[in-house]
Amino acid sequence: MPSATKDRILETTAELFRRYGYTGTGLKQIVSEARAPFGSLYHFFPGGKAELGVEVVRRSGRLYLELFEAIVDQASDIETGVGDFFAGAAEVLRQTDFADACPIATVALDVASVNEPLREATAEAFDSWIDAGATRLAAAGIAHGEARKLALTTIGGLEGAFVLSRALRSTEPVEAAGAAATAAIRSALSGSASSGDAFEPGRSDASAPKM
Amino acid sequence: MPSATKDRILETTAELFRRYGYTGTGLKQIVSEARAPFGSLYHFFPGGKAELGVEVVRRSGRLYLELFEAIVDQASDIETGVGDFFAGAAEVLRQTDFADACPIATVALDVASVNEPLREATAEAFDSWIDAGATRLAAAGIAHGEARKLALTTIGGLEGAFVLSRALRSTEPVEAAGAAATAAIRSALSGSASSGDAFEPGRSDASAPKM
DNA sequence: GTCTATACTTTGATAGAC
DNA sequence: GTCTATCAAAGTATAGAC
Repeated sequence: MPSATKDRILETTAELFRRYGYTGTGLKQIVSEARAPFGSLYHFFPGGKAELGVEVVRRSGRLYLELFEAIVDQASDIETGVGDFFAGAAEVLRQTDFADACPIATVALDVASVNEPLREATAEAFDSWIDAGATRLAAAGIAHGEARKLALTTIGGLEGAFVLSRALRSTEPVEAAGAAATAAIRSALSGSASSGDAFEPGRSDASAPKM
Repeated sequence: MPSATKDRILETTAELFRRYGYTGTGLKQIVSEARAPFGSLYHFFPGGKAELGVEVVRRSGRLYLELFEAIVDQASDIETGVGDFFAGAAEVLRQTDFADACPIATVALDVASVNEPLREATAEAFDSWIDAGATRLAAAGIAHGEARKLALTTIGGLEGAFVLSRALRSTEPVEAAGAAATAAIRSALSGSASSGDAFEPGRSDASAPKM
């Protein structure tokens, strides 16, 4: 049985990381906002802030991966799925008044050179996203090497757009990145043999691998 | 006459921001590494850390803008200039063992929701880069709206690639982003009227605007 | 296992001698 | 303008009652 207190700590820590980053988030702030006693934090995370941070990064990595897969699998094809994902990101930015970014990116950027376990956790999260994206792009008919590059630039484009959008307080960067990503995917799909479309007209969302 | 102490403080602060971000960099760490007395910091920056941070962001914004312009103006055309810029970024990452990212991005990501003057400084820096890029792309013959979108996605792609490259400890994301950016520029140039190349064969680097 | 109180360190910032 | 000493607050972490 999962502890409610532990879950609350993980969840609010993830939220705080999105806004203030790893170093900008204090443990007192976490237990206060999670309405958890201070001792519980060290009970569930004996390794202190670093261990909590690693678990939050892993959890967020898993969550956003599932969100990406859910959105893409629900869309008619990978191109519109990616477009939907970017549109959703822009909507979240608007709703949070540009406060919430990606918790993995904030951690990666201000702690990667100083805490190796945390850096590895962010690398594993990003790797899982890159693999998932590349797998789906390859399944849509794009050559493996090209599919990986496309996944890399799409995810990198989203993360960079988050940085710009937060600074500029505008969704324009995220929207431009989404348009660029879908255009690149479309171009790669038209360049490759369009076997999938021609052979199986009605199977657009049944071909995605489950994880 | 510019103060050597003040310059040393600004320079080392910029370096520390690249590695540890704004919140991760301490004032004592700054004066220690800059070999400056603690009192001098508050002498030159009465507003404390926030004022120092704003000046560092402005300074870095100016410096990288000049670097971008120098590289692009030295290249035969905008596409190879952008490619050279990304290649240089990858080289710096390799040389610093993936420790140094963009000081503007680190500040933007962990302080944008908490310190409005600093957020504005990062926005102005990014805006200056976007304008410079869009201006040059438009000068190469790309329509203004498209030129701005291209500049946005190119800069966003670079910033996001920095995040991924730092986390993964690999230059692959930066290289992929560079390839994607140059490909997008090439595509936009071939789509537009190629007036420049046809009319004036020998003026490839004299046409760039000076700032 | 839950929770409080506290220890210890570091932070940003200030005062004042030189 | 330079430098040291020191402040109050916040940081992470621990001890121990319940």
